[in-house]
Amino acid sequence: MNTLEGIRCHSCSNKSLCFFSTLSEEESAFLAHHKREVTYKAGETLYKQGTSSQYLIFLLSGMAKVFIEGDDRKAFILQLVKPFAFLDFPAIFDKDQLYRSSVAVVDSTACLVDIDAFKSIILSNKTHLPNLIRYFNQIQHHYTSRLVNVLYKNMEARIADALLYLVNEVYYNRSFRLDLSRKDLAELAGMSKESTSRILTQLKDQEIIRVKGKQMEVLDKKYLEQLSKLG
Amino acid sequence: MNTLEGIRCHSCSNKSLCFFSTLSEEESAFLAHHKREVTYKAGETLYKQGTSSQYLIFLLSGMAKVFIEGDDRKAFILQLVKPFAFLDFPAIFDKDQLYRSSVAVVDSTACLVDIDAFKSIILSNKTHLPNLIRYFNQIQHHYTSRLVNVLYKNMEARIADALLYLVNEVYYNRSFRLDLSRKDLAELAGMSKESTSRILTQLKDQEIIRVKGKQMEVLDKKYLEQLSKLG
DNA sequence: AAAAAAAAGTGAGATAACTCATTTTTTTAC
DNA sequence: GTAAAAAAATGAGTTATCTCACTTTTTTTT
Repeated sequence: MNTLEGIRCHSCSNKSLCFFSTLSEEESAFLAHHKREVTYKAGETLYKQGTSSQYLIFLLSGMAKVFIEGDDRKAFILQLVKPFAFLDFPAIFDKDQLYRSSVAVVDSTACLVDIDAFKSIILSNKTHLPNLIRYFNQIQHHYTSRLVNVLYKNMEARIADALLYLVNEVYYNRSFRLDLSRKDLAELAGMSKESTSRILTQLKDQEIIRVKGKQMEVLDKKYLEQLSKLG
Repeated sequence: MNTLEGIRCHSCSNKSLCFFSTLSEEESAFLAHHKREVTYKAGETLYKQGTSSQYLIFLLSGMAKVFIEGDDRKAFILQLVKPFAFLDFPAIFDKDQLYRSSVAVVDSTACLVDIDAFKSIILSNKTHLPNLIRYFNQIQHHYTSRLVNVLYKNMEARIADALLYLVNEVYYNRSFRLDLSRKDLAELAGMSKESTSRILTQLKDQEIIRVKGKQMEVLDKKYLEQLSKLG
């Protein structure tokens, strides 16, 4: 969901910066002078809600969570970002403000792109515009489905959705080593960590999922999809 | 929140189409050939979630609600749109899909702009891009605050937020005739209509608001702001 | 203007999810 | 490899909000 189809570039895995598939030679060269590569340890903050940033962060390795912080330590995870994609955009034409926080879930590396350089490229080359607007639309759609999730679905359905999200859009596999803590998983499902535990054991007892610490496997994906719909 | 600062044009009230303040003479003339004006009665659907639309709807008079429909008649109002602003955008570079529904709250008139015409303008003139991106950022921010609202706030705070939204961003006045039904107000606050009624009478008894049918007045705005923060 | 229909308000009981306390398991540190 | 610390799981009791049934008020229709 959070990958920018067409905006990513496969050579990014080779660490040469290149985030628009439509990026020209000159643009690549231009950006090369306005980027720097940075490493983050698990738990480190990339963006902090309420501040601003002069960089766009393009993830090269690892994983980051994008979340909103409420008062008293409450948080809600909006999305998990994996390479090769941009992290949650600062409001680039509105003082570069950040309305959401981002933290590395595992050790990660990222490419920091100067916002002014980015602006000059999207303003000078219209071929990037469709991808950009498509990205904003996807995010908007994702956020509204997250809203429906917490508003109308019960705990079972919310956990089902969280698991399906991990399988379909994060690990691309029914079996995965969860990099998130149970608290993170709870914040992804929008509920308490205790309730998350309870639902997980319940699903385990029903043999819908197999859980062994961080290692997880979805045995009955159809059932989870049912849960998601009915709840 | 949902007005497009700089994208609206005061002559719109004169029914000449003009949605970018930066729109050139030629662009205006071009758009004039790709728009039509339509009237909607209260309750009529402008956009239907799950379909697509080849038009952007620019509101000229009246008011519309943008909402997500859950199953069994449940709904959640994301925003109220007033003139002169665009209604919730279809995914213009993604098959023009609609992920949210819109319905006229009162009798309204709108200008329907052909998406292809709109596209050709934003692709040919880069001066519109900042406004467009600013708009998407505002919406994103609005949606995340709506999320925080329903996730972390209690009923009092949610009603307080709804009332403050009406005062600050819809009617621009502490005293207003509410065009929404109590059910709509409930869907704006993300709770049941019964609970909405109860909180309203409670606030009335505390003399925080004055309610007489559709007519409402916020007497103690500070208190509502307190409620919003603490809840 | 009266009757009918719809919307709004109220009360009581039900329930989903949370919180707090405790135990068990896993991870980290020495 | 053992001890300490942190994370996860479990249980019991609490609570915020919803649902359903009923009453009152407002709006619409004739």
